[in-house]
Amino acid sequence: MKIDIHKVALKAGVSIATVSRALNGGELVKPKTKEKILKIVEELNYIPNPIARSLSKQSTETIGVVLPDLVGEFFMDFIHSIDEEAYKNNWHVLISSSHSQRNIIETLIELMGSGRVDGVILMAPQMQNEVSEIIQKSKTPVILVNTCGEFSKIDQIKVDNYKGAYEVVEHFIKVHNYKRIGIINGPKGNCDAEERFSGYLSALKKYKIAKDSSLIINGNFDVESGVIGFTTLMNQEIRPEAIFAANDMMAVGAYEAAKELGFKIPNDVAIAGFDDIYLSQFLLPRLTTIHVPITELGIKAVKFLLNRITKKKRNSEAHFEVLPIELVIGGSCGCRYS
Amino acid sequence: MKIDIHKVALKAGVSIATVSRALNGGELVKPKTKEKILKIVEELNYIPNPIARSLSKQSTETIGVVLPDLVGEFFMDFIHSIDEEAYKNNWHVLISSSHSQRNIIETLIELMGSGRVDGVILMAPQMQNEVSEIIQKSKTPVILVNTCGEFSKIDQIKVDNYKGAYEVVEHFIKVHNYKRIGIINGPKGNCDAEERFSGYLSALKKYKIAKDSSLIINGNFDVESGVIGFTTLMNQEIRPEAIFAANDMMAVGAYEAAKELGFKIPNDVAIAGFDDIYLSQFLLPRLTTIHVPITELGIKAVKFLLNRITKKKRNSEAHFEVLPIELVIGGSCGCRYS
DNA sequence: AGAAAAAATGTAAACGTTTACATTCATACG
DNA sequence: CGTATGAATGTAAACGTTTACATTTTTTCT
Repeated sequence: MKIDIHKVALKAGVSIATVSRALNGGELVKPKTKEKILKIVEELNYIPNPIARSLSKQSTETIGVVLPDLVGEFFMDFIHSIDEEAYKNNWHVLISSSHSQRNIIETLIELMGSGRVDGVILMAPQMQNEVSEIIQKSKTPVILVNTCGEFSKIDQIKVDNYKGAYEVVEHFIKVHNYKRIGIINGPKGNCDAEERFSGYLSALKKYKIAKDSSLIINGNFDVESGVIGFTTLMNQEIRPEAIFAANDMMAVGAYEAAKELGFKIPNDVAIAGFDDIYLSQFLLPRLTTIHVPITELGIKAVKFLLNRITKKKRNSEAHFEVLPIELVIGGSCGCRYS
Repeated sequence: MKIDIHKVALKAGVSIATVSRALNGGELVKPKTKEKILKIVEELNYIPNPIARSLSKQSTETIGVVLPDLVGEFFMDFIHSIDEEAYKNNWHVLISSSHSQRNIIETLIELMGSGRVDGVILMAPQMQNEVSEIIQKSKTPVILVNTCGEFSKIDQIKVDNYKGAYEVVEHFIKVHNYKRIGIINGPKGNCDAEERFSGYLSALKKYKIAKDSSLIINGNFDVESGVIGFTTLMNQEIRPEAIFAANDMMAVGAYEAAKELGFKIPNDVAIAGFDDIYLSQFLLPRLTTIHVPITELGIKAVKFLLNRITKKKRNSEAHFEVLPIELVIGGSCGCRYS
């Protein structure tokens, strides 16, 4: 037999209102009564029905996370950290993924309008501009993660792609004195990719190295394009001394291509990546890369979202934050590493 | 202004009951009225409040997925397929992960008792027996994924670990005539690991190869233990001709160790893995491994769970299914591969 | 002790649906 | 044309909470 608040109230000899109060914050309920109620709650193993609660409070205590169609392994860590932080606040996490049946925008719209969540976390490095309008129109708060551009009305948090790329290239130049530095880019239109490319260009400029378009290759963040990018670069007349792969997956591709073609890293060519995925620490030589604070990204996304939702901060100005990254030195850049 | 069913009813000049009926199945509502209502629904952009609906129908139309603490990249695909299948049935997916704050059993219990989901998918290869009792006691249906043992009352679906391992080893023996075949095991107590080990042993036995404990190494499914396992095996007086890593991550570790120690795969030693992770297709040589139908696993888990929940099949006998795997031949076993 | 103030509790109305049952309306039949 | 029948719709009671407001109980003060 399902037990509800009435059963508890009956057994405790009080009204349901008192039971409710005893359980929530316990504002103005006599300590003794409260104690008694809590004991009975324990005894009956009563768990308030969250659905009824949601209906009454007009709040689901659930946040939605939109999953892109294709996601890297890091996304799992992202979700994990989101859920852990939500849990700490007694909130829950509903996921909604885009797939063959619906694209990411449709997913977002459905989720926001569904009434099942009070806020949404959207990681969408390939975000189109139309999305920002959609979000502005909706009353459901959204926090953007790793998106390009800055929107006055929408909370946003991201990783410092620009600085990361800049630091990698600067390291190549300042520490190793490389001049011919190639890059394997991420996909066109991808925000992370574009910012990283921009960091690459800035570093070159800063150190007065002319941009050489034969050293700039398009990739799309997967292993295969790393293979192709590396091969293309190394088949040229004048080879690069170093290659910056805009993410670690492509760097892995570069490693494989190097093996295939008989090049030694870093002696024949130096490599660096971006993301610091799990695997990169095991590559030989250990990959020099940029560590991305993915856990922090998830935690902060939840924090800001909850702030926006609960603190009646609904109209305060948008929060914008760029998380710092960290250069991780391995052996692939030419440094000694043990 | 939030619009609800009353507004729609008012504008359509009917009662809310009729609106509700027009929207759900539309049993016995005059075609003309229905049409009119639907038009107004469209016009006002009315979306029924799912919370109220849940309360009234006593069903959340949401399934819960328990995330283990540490998960491989394949878990992302698993979730994706779950969500896609759920979506096709107009259901939703709530995730709940175990982490530093609570272990997997607590997570499961909380989720089942929470009233936020109508059923739960639990992938727990390291499941303790106590879990099955907990599940039996609860009225929330649960489907176990990749767990060991067979429980008469609980739906279960898994991958054919035994056969996969058997096929790998059989391939080593029959095609390549290897006799000394080592294995790097997964963690103790892990169901996948134990079944794979068991398949390994059976194949040896079938082909009358004596079990040699110096060829059996303990690992724990991560890259590092692959490195260690490989190193240990190859540092022995008499080296193995082939090594079966119980998952691809450890196989990757083996590749790295081979590189470090100067062994060529497959000439000096053959390697095979299990899982067919994204990366394995890019390894050089391509890793010979067992493909696990992770998407199918997710889809079927949802299907059976929904069946159990909705079809009043609540007490029909438990569904038990083992999904077939597929041997993927790469170059690492000694086969030619291009 | 009695009045006023404060604290504790109770009552009942939300929250937005679904659905059993009651009622009205249309149709066909004698 | 009235009536029986079935189809279409309406009414109101769930579903299980929270919470504004009303009421009762306790405390404090003179």
